[in-house]
Amino acid sequence: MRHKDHIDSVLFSVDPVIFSLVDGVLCVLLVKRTVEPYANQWSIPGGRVDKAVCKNLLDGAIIKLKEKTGLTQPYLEQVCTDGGPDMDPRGWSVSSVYMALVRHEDIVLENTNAGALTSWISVREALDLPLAFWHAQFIEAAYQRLRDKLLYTDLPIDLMPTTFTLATLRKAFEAIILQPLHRQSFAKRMLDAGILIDTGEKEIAGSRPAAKYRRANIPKPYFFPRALVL
Amino acid sequence: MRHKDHIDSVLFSVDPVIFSLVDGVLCVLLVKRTVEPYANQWSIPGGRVDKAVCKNLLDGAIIKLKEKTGLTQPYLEQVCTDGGPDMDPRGWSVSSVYMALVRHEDIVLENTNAGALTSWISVREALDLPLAFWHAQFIEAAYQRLRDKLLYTDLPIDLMPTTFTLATLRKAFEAIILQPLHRQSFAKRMLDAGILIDTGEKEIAGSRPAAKYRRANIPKPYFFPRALVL
DNA sequence: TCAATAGTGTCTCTAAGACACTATAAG
DNA sequence: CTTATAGTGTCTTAGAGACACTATTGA
Repeated sequence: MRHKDHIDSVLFSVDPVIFSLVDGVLCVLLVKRTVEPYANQWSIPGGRVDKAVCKNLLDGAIIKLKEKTGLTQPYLEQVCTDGGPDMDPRGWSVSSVYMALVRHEDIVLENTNAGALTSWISVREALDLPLAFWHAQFIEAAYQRLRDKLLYTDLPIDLMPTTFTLATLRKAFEAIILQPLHRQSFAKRMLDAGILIDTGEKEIAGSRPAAKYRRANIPKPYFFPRALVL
Repeated sequence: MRHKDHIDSVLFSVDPVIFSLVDGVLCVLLVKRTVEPYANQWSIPGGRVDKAVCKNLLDGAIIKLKEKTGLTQPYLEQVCTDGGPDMDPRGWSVSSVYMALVRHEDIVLENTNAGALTSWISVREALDLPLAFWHAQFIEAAYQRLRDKLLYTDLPIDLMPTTFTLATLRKAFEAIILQPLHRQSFAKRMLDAGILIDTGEKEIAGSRPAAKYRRANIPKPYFFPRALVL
């Protein structure tokens, strides 16, 4: 019996757009599909939720992320939900899109589901690829959300190791908005906000050593009183 | 055949939380359910989308709103999506929550679906009622979204008639955040932003006549450069 | 020494917040 | 006149943006 025989039900999936910085470039984790529909095309590593296990959608997204990356505590936020008769040839479908911020160094891609080719692909390239389902618009929506929140939150800290310098943090911001930020103003904004704690460690990189910070133990994300003006 | 026999499909609905100001109080439109489950309990006027008609979820929300209120161009924004095995006794369900801002004067409640009792209920009261499904948390989420965006956008203008005074606009803001705003600062914020156009009309209310404004023809919503600090 | 990057001090600017004051109506 | 509400002018403040300057390392 096909799904469309059910007047009230739809095919449902959860699609986490997983962002990370790879060599200073903002990337998303994509999987090459092995089965129809869209076999051999890149897609967001999402899919059906295990209805026996999930009590709500956040559960589903957390479990999905654990399956695909092994991570248990990443930053995770719902971005949007969309669907319709044309999203999946198998029938009327709905998908909830989440955005996750992770460190790719914490992930061993071999842990992922059997044999599927999983790869970090820059957002720029990803949006040029032919992607499965409505995944291109989902990645665009998640990227847009990330860029927007960048202007008034400290979200990119979730792409950093536990300790980091102001320079690397700034480069993370710049990798997302794709434009340079004023070095001193950026540092003042971060330090004045009181969200960073100086660990006392220094990072030596061929010139004056830079202080290494960790994020203060405050709720995520931190909201700055004013947005950056670009 | 029951829905749960379908391993991949879920029951899906769209639930628009419809806000309006009634006598200066922020209210939501609720419907008393006539059928099980949750018969005789108040609920958001949502439900299943017509899969034959909707090409995507926004379509579904627009159609739903048209059915229930007759309105075709209200402010409409997706708030969140949630679901699980316990949301609806009929099976694993997912619901997408939208927020709509309307003028209750533009709606004739008799237009609504046959015989169902439809009523404007203040947000405060609504959240105290026993509501169907997860509608209490959905209304809370939509209200939270509205309060948040109030601080840095001009969203409440969508609750106003086409022309309005600064005093009535300020009262709309105050009805949402439930605290007074500084009269002169509020006026300066609005006028400096250049989003209001003086129509030349005056509203006489027993003292000095107040100028009546309409919203400039700019994209909705307008984002103020800084948030209100409460 | 110099080059490179880190960090500090200070100025400007914008817009929010607060307050004093004037303006225009009804009674 | 008084009272009530509308509207204007000005000061303060916080924080972003920009720039000059000093500090600390390696080569």
